[in-house]
Order: sequence, then C-alpha cells, then structure tokens
Amino acid sequence: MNKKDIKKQAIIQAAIEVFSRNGFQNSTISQIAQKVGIAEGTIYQYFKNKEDLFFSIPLEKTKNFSKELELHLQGINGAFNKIGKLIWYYLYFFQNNPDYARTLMLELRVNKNFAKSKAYKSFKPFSNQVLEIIKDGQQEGVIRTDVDIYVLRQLILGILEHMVTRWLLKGEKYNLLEHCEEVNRLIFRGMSLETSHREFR
Amino acid sequence: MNKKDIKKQAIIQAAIEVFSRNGFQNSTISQIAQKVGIAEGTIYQYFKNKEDLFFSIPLEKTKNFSKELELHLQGINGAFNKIGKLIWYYLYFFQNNPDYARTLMLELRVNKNFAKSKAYKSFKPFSNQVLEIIKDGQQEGVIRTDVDIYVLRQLILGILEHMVTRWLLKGEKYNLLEHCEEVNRLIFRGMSLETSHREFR
Amino acid sequence: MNKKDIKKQAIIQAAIEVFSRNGFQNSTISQIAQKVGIAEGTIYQYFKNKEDLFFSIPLEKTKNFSKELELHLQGINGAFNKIGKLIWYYLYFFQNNPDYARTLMLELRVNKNFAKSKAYKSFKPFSNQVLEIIKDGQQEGVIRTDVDIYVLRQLILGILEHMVTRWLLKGEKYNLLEHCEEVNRLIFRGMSLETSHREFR
Amino acid sequence: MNKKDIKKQAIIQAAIEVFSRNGFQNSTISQIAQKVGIAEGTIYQYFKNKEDLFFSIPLEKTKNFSKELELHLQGINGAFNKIGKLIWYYLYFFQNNPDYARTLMLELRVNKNFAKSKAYKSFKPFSNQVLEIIKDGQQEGVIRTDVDIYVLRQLILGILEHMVTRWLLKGEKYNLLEHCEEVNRLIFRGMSLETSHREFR
DNA sequence: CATGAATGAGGTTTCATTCAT
DNA sequence: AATGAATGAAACCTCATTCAT
Repeated sequence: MNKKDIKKQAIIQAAIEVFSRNGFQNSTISQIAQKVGIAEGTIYQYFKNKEDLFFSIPLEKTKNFSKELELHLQGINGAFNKIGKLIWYYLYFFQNNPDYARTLMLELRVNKNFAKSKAYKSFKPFSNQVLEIIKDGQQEGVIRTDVDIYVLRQLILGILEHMVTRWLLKGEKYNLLEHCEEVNRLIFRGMSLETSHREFR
Repeated sequence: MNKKDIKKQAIIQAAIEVFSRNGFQNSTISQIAQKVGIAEGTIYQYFKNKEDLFFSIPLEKTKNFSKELELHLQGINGAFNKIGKLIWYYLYFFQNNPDYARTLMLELRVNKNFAKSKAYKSFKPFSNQVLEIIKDGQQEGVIRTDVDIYVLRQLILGILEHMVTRWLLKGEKYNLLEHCEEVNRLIFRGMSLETSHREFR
Repeated sequence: MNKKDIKKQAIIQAAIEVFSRNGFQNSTISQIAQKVGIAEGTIYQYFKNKEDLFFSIPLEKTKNFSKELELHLQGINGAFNKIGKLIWYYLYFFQNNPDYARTLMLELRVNKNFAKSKAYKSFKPFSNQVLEIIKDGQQEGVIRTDVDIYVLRQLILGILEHMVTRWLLKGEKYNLLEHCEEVNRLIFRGMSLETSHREFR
Repeated sequence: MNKKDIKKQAIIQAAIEVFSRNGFQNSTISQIAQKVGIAEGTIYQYFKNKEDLFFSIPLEKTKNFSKELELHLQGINGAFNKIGKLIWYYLYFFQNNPDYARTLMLELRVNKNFAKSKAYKSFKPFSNQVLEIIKDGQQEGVIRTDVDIYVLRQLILGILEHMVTRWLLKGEKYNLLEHCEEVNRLIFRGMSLETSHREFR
C-alpha cells in the first residue's frame, strides 16, 4: 500500500466516524478534514465530492466483510450450517462495526442515489453467495422448492437488516447476537422441506 | 371537522407529497406552502417547525391505517388467519400509499429524533396488536412457544418493513403483493408448532 | 377613568414589563397581548403601532414622576436643599420602578426616533424645573455664575442618568441610594460659589 | 500586519460605519460585506457571528484610544492637570470618531450581552488609569478623601459619557469641546480639598 | 500535492400588521 | 369593539466546492 492509499484510507476511516455520528447531511467536509489533520481542499484530491467520499465507505468495508466471511465459511458443509454461520457472522460483524452499521443501515441503504451507485454493486457478491447456498440446499434436498429462491433470500437478508437496524435505533444497548439462535431456528424451519423435519425428529 | 382542522389536513397532505419526493432535508416549506396555496408563514400557525410538521405525518396516517385494519380483521378467526390478513393489509396499504411509504420507511424510520418523538408512539397499538395475536396463537396451540414472542413479532414486522423498503428502492416497479402468498407460507412454517403441520396434512 | 382608559392603562403596564425584560426589538405584540389577556389585534385599536405603544410608556410614567416630585419639593427652601431632594427622589423613583428604568435608560433614551417624538417633550417640564432651581440659586447668591446654567443642569442630570444606568448594567444588585449623600456633596461643591464655602466654615 | 489582518480591519471599519448609521438590529451583514466588497460568507471566516463582529469594534478602537492617550499624558504632572488632559482627549477622540461614538454610546453600552463580553473588559485599563490618577491626587493632597474613589471616578466618567451621548442625540450639531473648560472647573471644584482652593487664590 | 481563503446560493423562521367576521 | 388567522418580507448563517499560491 503506497502513501496515497494510506492517506485515502485515513480519510475514509475519519469519514466513517463522522458520518456515522451525524449523518450525511449534518456532517461537514471540514470535520472530516480536521479529524485526519489535513486541509479541506486536500480531500478533493482523493474524492470527487462529498457523496463520492460517502459512497466509498461501503466499497472499502465490504472488502473486509467478504474476505473475513470467506474464512469463516471454510470447511463448513451443509446449506443450513452455512446459513447459520453466515447469520452469525453478519450480526457479529455489525456489532463490532457499529459506526459503519449506522452509516450503512440508516443512511446509505435509504439513499436514492446509492442504489444506483457502483458502491451498491459491491454487495452483489455477498448477495449471490447467499443465493448459491440456497440453491445448494435445494439440490441437497433440504430446502423447500415451492418458494421462489429470491423470496427466500429476501427472507434472510430482510430479517438480518431489520435486526441490525432495530438494534441501532434502540441505542445499541443489548447484545445483537443474543437472539441469534432463535432466529436461526425460525429461518431454518421456514425454509425447510417438511420432510426434513421428520428426519430431524 | 372544523375549518382549522381542514387546513391542517391539507398541509399534511401536501407535506407527504413533497417530503416523499425530495426527502426531509431537500424539501422546503416554500414548496409545501405553494402546494397548499397559502403563505409560508401560515404553516407556522399550525406547526411549530419543519420537523414538527414532518413528524405529524405518521401521527395522522397511522389513524387511518389502524381504523381500516380493524375492519379487515373483523370476523376472522385463528391466529394464522389473522396474521395472514394483517400481512396482506400491510402490503396493500403501503402499495396504495407509496408517498407515505417512502416518507415512513426511508426517512422517518431512520431519523434519530423520530424514535424519541410522540409520533413514534402512535405505532405502539399496532405493534401490540401483533403481539396479542401471537399470544392467542400460542394459547390455541398453533404457534411455537420455544421462541420469544418479541422475536416472533420482530420476524413478521422485519420482513414486512424490508419488503416495502426493497420495493421502494427498486422503484416501485413490481407488485408488492405478488409474493404475499409465499411470504405467508414462510412465516407460518417458521412460527408453527411442528405438530400443527402434521395436522394440516 | 372610563373603561377604555382602563384597558389602555393595562396594555401600557404590560408593555412596560415586557419591553423592560426583552428590549424593544425582542419584545412581541403577542407577548404583551397575552399578558393583558386580549387578542393581538385589539392592541391596534388603542395604539397606532408597536413604536407608538413603546413611546406611550414615558408619557404615562412621567405624569406620576412629576406629580410625586411636586409633593416632595413642597415646603423646601434653598436651591441646594431643593436639588438635594430632587436627586434623592430621582434615584428613589427609579430604584422603585426598575422595569421602567431599564426601558427608559437602556432603550428609549438611545432610540433615534424617540428624541423627535412628543413623548420626549414630556420630560421638558422636569428639565425646566431643574433650570429654574439653578437660576434661583444664582439669585440667592449660592450658585456660581461663571458656568453656563445649561452646563450646570447637564452636570446634574448627567450624573443621575449615569448612576441609574450603571446600576441597571450591574444587575441592580446594590442600593441605588447608597451613594446619594456623597454625590450631593460633589455636586454642591462643584456648583457653589467659593465664597459660600467660606461662609459654611 | 499580514493580509488576513488587513482584511479584518477593513471589515471592522465597514461595520463601524454601518452599525453606527442603522444600529445593530437594523444593520445587515449584507450591507457590511457590500461596503468591503466581499461576499457575505467571507465575514464568517473572520467573525463567529453578527454579534461577534459587533463586539470586536470596541476591542479594536480601544487599542487606538489608549495608545494615543498615553502619548497625550506624557510629561504632564499633577492629578488635576492629568484629569484635565484626559477629559479633553476623551471628548476630542469621540468628536473625531462620531461613528464609533454612536456605536459605543447608543448601542454597545446598553447591550445586555456586551457587559458580559470580553470586549467590555478592554475598557478596564482606561478605567483603572483614571482610578490611579485619583489616588495620586489624594496622596498629593489635592483631592478630597471624604468621598469614595469609585464614586469620584463615576463622577468623571458619568459626565463624559453623558456629554458625548447628549451631543449624539442632539445631532452632533455643536462642538463637543466647547464646554470642556467649564466642565473641568466643575469637576475640579467638586473633587478638590477645600484647602486647596485657598491655595489657588 | 497541499492548502485554506473566498464564494454565494439558499432555506427556515419570526412577527408586525391587516381585515373579514 | 374584539378577534385571530393570514400574510410575506427579510436576514442570518452554513458549507460544499474552487482555485490561486
């Protein structure tokens, strides 16, 4: 990582802190520059504008997320086991990155332009990965096939996003992982073939 | 409804349209006043400030939502039947109030001050209603008791919020009710006692 | 005093309280109306506009001031004795009317339009009275004649205004009459013929 | 003086002119910016807000006042001679800075927040200087000791402020120095030990 | 590459005054 | 005479962005 990248990282890190505390509209370039210890103008050497800097946050963070998730899924077999791990890691990650969680869930996710940005596309791999696991599960014969796989994916991601968002809005006062087990049970049951239940019995 | 209330309603209606199109920060009092056909200052006779007007929207809309829901639930028996109807109505309502949906899901829900406002409390009755139905279902013996009822509620509301939000972010281009049936199936299965499945067979 | 005058008095009294607490610019017609318990519009039945109401305060207060002063000067002989009493009464009056003191000294006295208003002229009698006493003193042979009588009057009124103003700006925390004696001595000495001193010895 | 200071001075100079002509409340940042030939926003690079700019005026002017006064007092001996010169210079200064006089006497002096500001403290040195001269005079044996020195100081400053204020309210139409001599006489006599009079004879 | 002074558009909010009831 | 809803002008201040040094 060269000098330029180091400074860019520093700006992004400061941006995460500032944006997460005050939101996009109430954060100022000046605050971010101050936190990094550089002049405001310098930020414009690295980012086209305020929104560009804002959107670069998930671009960066998603790299970490995916790389780590990869490791955590290594050596796990079975669709439900993979999904269980994925759910755990998702909650674990955001619990440990609360600033980013706020930025992503309360600001970016809801930003009109974001959905059209290329930063948004950086989620695609993760999203696809979930889809692949579901498909595998159907081929294994453990996941029901009478429900659209995109709806199944939406079920999982929807619950996860909601859990994190709720946690944020409640002031991050409880342990986000505390209902992990129960949520797993609900999702597994919902997605299973009925027959698979009988097998479990 | 007296004259003053009529005008207040008119302002709220205009506010919904304007806020939903541009977001809170990018909407102006001037736009809203213009839409109602009154002077800017007049709005401040009815609302303390911009945020007060903003927060008064759900206060008003929730009244309608609850009143109508009440009617739709009349004469329906069985926890799952009630939940099914509730899910359908929720999606139906927001599909038919897309402006309000945008305001609520993409702006209000994510606003720090909103969670502390009294407008937020107007959701409480609906939220409690869901909880009651779940409890009834447990007493009927059709809903599992090995998962916290608050987690069960979160499951339902989380999925619903997520579906509406996703629909909005995708440009409202598809029919929000189109996967209603499948979602019902997923949620029912997730929440059921296993034994109840066998009975259905 | 008929009904109309009673209400007018009530408005003026409320105006004194409000204006003195917040100043002219930061006081609102609404506040005054509220204090009286009438509608804003009603005030415009009695006063042309905000400034007219403001200027009507000294017009009213000066009546009281002069009437009382008259009584206090009754039966006092000798220019210095009269001046001494006048100084005492001036300080006594404002100490007991601190709201009006603030309005007059910190707002009105400094208002451009006020100097041109007819309310300003209501001070004239008092001002003339002082001049008359000085003239009398010169004829009695106790007040120096080598200084312009207008300068002598300015000396007295200047010190008095300054004392009241200083007292107000210091938060009215000390007794305004506490240096009355000393000030008298200073003024008397300054105004006396030298010979009169020797006579006193 | 660097570039930044020069511009700051220019803004203050323009502010004096504008504030003195219209008063604080009726002056606009826009007017001041226009007079300097800069954008409104630029003013906020130099001053926190309108009031900050307002209060910075005496901070600046007092520097000049004190520096010049120092020179004028050089080589003068005797408390009364010093006070005489000080009175003359005070009147001379405000006569030659009528804009500032208006701002200080009619606006700042009467502003609640001003008395608490640090700008107010910039008068302290001058105020102390007067006190020192009085003390010297008492040690020399020419100034009476039966009157509190703070009252004596108040006598001097009160008359001076009043003279300037009166001059301003009368439209600055006469020569402020015209009664300088007479005022000196009054103040000297008031402050003197009686015995000192005999010596003068 | 870095700086930071300058810009200037733009929106919320207040409130004296009016006037129809 | 009293009301009080409606008006609408007006100004402070912020801050992303630029550009000369």
